[in-house]
Amino acid sequence: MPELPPQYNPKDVEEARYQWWESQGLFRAEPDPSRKPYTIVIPPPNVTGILHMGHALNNTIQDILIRFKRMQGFNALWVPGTDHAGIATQNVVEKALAKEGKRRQDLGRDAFIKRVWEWKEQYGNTILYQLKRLGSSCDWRRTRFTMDEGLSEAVTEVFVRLHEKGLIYRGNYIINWCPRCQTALADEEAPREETQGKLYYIRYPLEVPGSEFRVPSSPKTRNPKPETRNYVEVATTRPETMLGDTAIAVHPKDKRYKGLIGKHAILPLVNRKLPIIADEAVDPKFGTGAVKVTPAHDPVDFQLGKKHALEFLNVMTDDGRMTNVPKPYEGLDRFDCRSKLIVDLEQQGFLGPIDEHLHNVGHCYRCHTAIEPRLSLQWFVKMQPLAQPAIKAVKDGTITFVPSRWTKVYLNWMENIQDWCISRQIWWGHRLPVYYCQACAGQAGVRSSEFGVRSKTTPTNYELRTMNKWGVIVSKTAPTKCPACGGTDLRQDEDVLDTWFSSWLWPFSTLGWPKKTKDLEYFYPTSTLVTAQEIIFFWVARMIMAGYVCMKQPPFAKVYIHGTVRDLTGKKMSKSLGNIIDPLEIIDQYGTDALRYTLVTATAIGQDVFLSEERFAVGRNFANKLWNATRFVLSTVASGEWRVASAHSSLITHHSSLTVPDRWILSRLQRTIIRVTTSLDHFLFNDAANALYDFLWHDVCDWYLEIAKIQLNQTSDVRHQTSGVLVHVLETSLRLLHPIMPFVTEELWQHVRSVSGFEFQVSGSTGTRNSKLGTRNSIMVAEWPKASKRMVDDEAEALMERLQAVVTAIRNTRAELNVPLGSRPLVRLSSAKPSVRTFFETHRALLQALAQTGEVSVDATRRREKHAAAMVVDGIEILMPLAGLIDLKKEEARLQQKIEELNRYISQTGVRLRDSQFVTKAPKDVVEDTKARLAQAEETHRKLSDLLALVQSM
RNA sequence: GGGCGCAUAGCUCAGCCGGUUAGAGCGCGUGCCUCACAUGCACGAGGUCAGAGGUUCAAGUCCUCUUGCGCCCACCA
Repeated sequence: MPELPPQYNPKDVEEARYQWWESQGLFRAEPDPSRKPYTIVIPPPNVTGILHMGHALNNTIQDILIRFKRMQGFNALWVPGTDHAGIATQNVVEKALAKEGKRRQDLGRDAFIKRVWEWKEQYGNTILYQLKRLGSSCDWRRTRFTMDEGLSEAVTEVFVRLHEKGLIYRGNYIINWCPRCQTALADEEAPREETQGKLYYIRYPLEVPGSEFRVPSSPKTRNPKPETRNYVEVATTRPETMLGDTAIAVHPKDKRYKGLIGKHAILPLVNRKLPIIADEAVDPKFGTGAVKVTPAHDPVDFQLGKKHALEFLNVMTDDGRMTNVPKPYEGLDRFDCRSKLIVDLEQQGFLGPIDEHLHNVGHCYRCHTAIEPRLSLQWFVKMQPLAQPAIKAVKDGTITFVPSRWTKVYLNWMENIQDWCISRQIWWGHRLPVYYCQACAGQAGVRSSEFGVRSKTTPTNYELRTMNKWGVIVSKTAPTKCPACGGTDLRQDEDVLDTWFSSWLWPFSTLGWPKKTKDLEYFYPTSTLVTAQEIIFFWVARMIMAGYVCMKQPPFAKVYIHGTVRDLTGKKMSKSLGNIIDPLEIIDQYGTDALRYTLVTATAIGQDVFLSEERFAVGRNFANKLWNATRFVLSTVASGEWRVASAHSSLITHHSSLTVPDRWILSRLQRTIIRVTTSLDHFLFNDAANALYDFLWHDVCDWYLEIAKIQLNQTSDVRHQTSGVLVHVLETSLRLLHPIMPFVTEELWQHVRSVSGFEFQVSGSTGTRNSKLGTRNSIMVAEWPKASKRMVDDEAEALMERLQAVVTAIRNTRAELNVPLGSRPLVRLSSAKPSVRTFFETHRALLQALAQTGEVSVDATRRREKHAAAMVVDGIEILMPLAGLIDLKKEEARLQQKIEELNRYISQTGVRLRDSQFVTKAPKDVVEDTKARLAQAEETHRKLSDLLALVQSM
């Protein structure tokens, strides 16, 4: 092995190490009944995805778990893959097409799909390569894609099964429609955003039987007296929907409108008669207490429409233009129509006041366009029956959320679950396995014919049987003729399925389902799901439901929900906000291990992660520190001079012959092993990382390495033992740190191994494992450290604490009195306790070296000696005669000068603070700040005075 | 309108079952290129643990309320 350079350069290590791991087959897992499986399926990133910090955090956590479990001897499998991400991917390809001046319709469906596949082949694996740079130890041979043949088969299978169970239906419902993407969206895909809008008051004249309606007499008066009122005023945020109004509703108990119920109003500009109905759903306190009812364009109105058998009038096209409306508005964009309507209403005296109105409007989660609630014929999954076992599983603890607070969120959603709209009017995705027989009936036929049609009939769910009668065929394979009439003119439904309809099957579809595979049998149910809170509903809940439907078993036992990555101002990191920190740039600059370490320390269990770029330097520095500690340790174990083989066991058997610092660091190591193991068991990743940082940096490097330098100059027995302890502590620590910082630990471990001649244990080293892996030479498969109770040593820890306290006290005095580095002050320790005296007598050399002192004397009682710095630590008196070591006159003068400066400052500031002008006129924080500074100055003054007295007494 | 989370050092955050003197990193001050590391070493300054009440021998930690910030869900047009 070549010598290690004085600085760790991740670039020299990472790529080569990763390739080596992969070439050694270390990421692979195969069913093996002799071992327990530990399985994670990756939350499949979108094929369009590029790695962001959220991915980095998510995958770092998964990799830590996988590496940890693998070292513990589990047969650890991490299944990777990507999601076809219907709308997102289609958008990307459409954008590329747009650059060529084409639309997808110009290509036609088949050519367009071909184009998407080409795009996928070219760019779709980008994110997977990026995951490799994170060090992810996935079994890449098993990479899956939600549009793979096998996974598509799973999708069809589950659609048909659910259909057979009567859980899939087609129906007219109000859905979220994105006029830009021109597709239906599930509720979760249309998050609401607070939007500043306007509330328009519009006056609908009352119908007077037998005569023309009257124009309102006092349109500009806000509250005309009831007796003069000849119209009903309604409020709306979307005036354009008035063209689809088919009623006006009021609360049945609302006295203001009592007389109007059952009468009619006239729709302004259109002159359609609207019945005035009464319904509890109307809130008398909002607006005017009267509401226009547009059953085809609003979810509440839709319910009213069904209940009161109103007309359903669709007045918008797929791309958000007006249709089936009077001429001046026909074909207008919905927002242009809104403007025109306002002008026209105003001119004709129908417009009341306009208020500013803050409300929540749904937006397309892909393109951010305001969604349009719209009546539409779509496919749905009945969710309530599916939810039952999924609710039970979480309630009875079969599946647990970490942190547990998400349980409530999950249950709350599941218990109020709505049916899932699964059809999407896009081209990229799994086409519905639904075929229509043209001969049987046209009713259930082509979607576009549904729109803009005035229908007197209340929409109903097309029940399964009815659908079949109408020639709707649901089939895994394309039928050649209609089972009902034998007709051969069959057309497959144009729609594709929601992206999540394939990803909800991910935990078992990736393992081979619907085929009964060995993988499925062995690795399912998976162990842990690691994901973000945003997709609890989209994905986690649905996977649980799918698990029970398809496998009769939960998909996983534990769900770890990590936080959201935010910037320092608390904003979510997103491209549009421009506050992204690119993980790949961080890797280039600081290294993968630094990225992983910092991400993990930043995330307390399930808490959001606030990041700034500087934090990654901490991780880099830690890797470098470890690198240099290893360089030092290896330099002490000169190759060939001696072998510290089987040091593990010899350290235990010879424990009593070790020095106190040896016993101390070994004891600290045991505690670290315990803490890291339990922390990882409980998803306390930051705790594990911090424990290792503290131990390695502060215990090992700051103290033990310095002590080792002294011990290595002592007898050959001590030298031998010290080397053994150093190698043991380092090698064990590397293994503990490996899941978090895989690259640097592997690199160093290889060096430690080759130089020291250690034969390290490999986990599950009972033969089968080794022959399967064909290797036993990677830290990846080294055994996870086990704590030895015999090495936990309270006595040594207490003694070392005392030694450290004394050393620190001496260093403190040296620093405060500016004792030059070369000066070696005498130290007189005194303690009444014989055991303490014995300890310091035997560790004199350590004290001298660590605190840079001269002679150390240990007495039972304090010596009478002048000119001494004195302090008491832990019952031990420490005297340091400093005469001759520092220039007393110079020091005295320096102190006196500083004290005078402080005197001036204190008196001036004191006067200033007593000045009422200052106190009343200066800003409050300035006054507070001045007070604080004064207090600080006084404190320093006291200290310097004490020092001066000390110096003067010498 | 429901639900959840967070308020601890100048900044970003730890602090698990309530238990001695509340920690870390960054930043700041002082002194050091000491033969593993200046991506470093030593020492130091800096905290009424948001506010109020309660439980307890004991509260940063548990309970209640208040204030401020953030997030999720929800059909007030």
